[in-house]
Amino acid sequence: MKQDGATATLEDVAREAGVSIATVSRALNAPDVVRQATRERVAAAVERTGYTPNFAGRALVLKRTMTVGAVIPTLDDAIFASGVNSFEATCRERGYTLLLAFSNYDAVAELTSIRRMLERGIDAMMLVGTDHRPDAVELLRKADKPFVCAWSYAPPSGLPTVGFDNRAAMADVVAHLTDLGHTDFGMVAGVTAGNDRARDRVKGVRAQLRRRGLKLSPKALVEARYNVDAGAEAAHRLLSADNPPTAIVCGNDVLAYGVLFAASACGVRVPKDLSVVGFDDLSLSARLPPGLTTVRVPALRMGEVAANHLADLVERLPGCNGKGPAELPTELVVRGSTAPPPRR
Amino acid sequence: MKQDGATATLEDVAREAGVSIATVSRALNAPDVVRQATRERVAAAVERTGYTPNFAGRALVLKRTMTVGAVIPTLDDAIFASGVNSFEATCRERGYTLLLAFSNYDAVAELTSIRRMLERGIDAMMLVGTDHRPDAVELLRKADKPFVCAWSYAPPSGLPTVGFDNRAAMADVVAHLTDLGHTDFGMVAGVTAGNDRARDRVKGVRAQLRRRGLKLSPKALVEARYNVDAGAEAAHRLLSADNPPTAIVCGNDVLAYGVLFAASACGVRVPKDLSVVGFDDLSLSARLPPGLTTVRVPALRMGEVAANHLADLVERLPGCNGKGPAELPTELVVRGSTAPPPRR
DNA sequence: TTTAGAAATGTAAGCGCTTACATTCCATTG
DNA sequence: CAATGGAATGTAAGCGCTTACATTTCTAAA
Repeated sequence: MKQDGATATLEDVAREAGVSIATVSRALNAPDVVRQATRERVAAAVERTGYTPNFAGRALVLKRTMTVGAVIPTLDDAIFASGVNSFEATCRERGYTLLLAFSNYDAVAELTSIRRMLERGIDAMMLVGTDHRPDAVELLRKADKPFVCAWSYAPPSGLPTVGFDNRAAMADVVAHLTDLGHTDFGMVAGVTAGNDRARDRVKGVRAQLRRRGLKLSPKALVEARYNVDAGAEAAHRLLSADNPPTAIVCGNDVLAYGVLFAASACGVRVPKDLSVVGFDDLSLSARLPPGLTTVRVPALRMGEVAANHLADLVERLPGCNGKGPAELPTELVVRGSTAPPPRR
Repeated sequence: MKQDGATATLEDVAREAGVSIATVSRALNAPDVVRQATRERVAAAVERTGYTPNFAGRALVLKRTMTVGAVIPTLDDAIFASGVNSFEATCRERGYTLLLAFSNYDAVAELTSIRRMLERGIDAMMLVGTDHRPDAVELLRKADKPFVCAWSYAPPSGLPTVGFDNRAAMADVVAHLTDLGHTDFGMVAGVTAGNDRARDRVKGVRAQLRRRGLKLSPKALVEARYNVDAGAEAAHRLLSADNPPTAIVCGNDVLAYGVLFAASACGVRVPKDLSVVGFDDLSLSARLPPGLTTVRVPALRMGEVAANHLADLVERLPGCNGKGPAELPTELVVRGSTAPPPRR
């Protein structure tokens, strides 16, 4: 038994078991090369001393820490929360521990956190989206640490992305609305600066409208921070225009909630007078009357895929190197908030 | 300049600057003891080599890693998300990096994560609530790592808690409702097993009712997992009883949303026929018609306080030892979902 | 100029661990 | 029973860093 505070080391266990520290190390990490009897003695000694491996010591020689880093914009957005939840779960399953930091959509803060995590010796790292400072990516590459950019699928970026095609998903949304007969569109987008996903969603809307011979007039596009109030305010702006849209496409569900509330506050009925579409399919969206039509996003699956991919890379599992970006499917979920436009 | 992969070490910098590694170390960690000229030469060498400190090496001798751990139930609950957000922000400010894991309300999973983090050499740790395996607490104590239990203020537990008084907050809720004239109460509580906060909220309701000569009948208390659907289902159960309550108190806002939706689905008008109260004051609660009366919880502040407290402890700042548990105030926010009961 | 003392720097040990290589043990086989 | 070779174990170096202590350098008073 070791005295207070001071945790037992390999040496303590070795003494206790009457073997060398090398044998203890082997008994613990490569049990098959030590004789059964010795293994048992070591196990007993570990038990008695309350030995716990010290990862700093191990990391120093192995150059592996069994930790992976993730820096995400914020947890205020529920969709990141669920992605991180499953990312951590998968990391844990594979023996890795998660180092987490938030950037608040600030690329410099992100860079700082990446640097810090690299100093801490992370084995791999997950980022969100493709908008990063070039030096951040360079840092990761120089340190030779595997990384993935989640929440986007964007091979042209040259980055290893794991996610979904935001443009295509938005194109689906617009197609759904034009099929219903809508021609006057409004969009409440997230802040696009430094956010490729928000930008891609706008692009997706624009592209699909163009395909149908329509367009988004400059005034019909409002950017809003990702919260209910901003969504509501943006909606008020759109709805008080001379030619208010009959359909409003939103950058995410939370913005759509704001639009829904604003509409009801203005006496605009959804979906009768106005169709509203969100993005993410948060759990509330199905329940919130009249049920929000939205894009379901595989956040859980994505966290899982990202974590497994990174672990494979770290462990140099065969066949994981060729595996570049991975695309995950989205799904348009049609609910009560979309309907044909009112006839005029 | 160092070759690929291999990151520069103190020795590389030392050679480059023409000094000993001890001097480099000092120039970096205790600049005031090295001569200005040397300091500059070292700085230049650091720049040229792209040196980055290796925390494993440092941790080995310092026994400090500048990382703190947190294990929380889940991120699906928005209130944890915002607490973690601010906890991380404060940790980062003070130079610490966050190691995060989820327990999914499973005390054994929590224990495993704590052990893992201890192996990784965390300097301190944040837990949620006071329900923990005794061996988890013992582990932390033996390792002599400071820790706090957030989201609860419970000195009797003997644990260092940082949070609010869940019972008192719920008593306020009930007082508000009895003042309005309610006598028939229902409660949709969170799952109480292994969750002291959920239990305390029930206790708070019971205690205050007792004070007013009322009680919660066994059937009027329904436990539900923390999600909208479970809340809605529980509400259906309560509302279809022989004597439906005129007021339903919920374990958190998400459950309250479920109750609100269920009520509207049953044609029960809120607040005319039924008063509903939540807990947490999520951002949506103010906007969701008719506006949810709820308890505002200082999640951001709590994360901040917890992080600062831990950092103080780790750095042995004077006066931080006596500072035991910290209580943070809650506030009852009255909105449109509560009103006097219908006269019968 | 000499020299004492302070300031700056260097030397070397050691934090806990893994692992290449050396040594010892043991079960076979001739 | 000795020789032999593989299996088990031990020895020791070294991962990158901090720091006590030794040494050198500088400053300034005698």
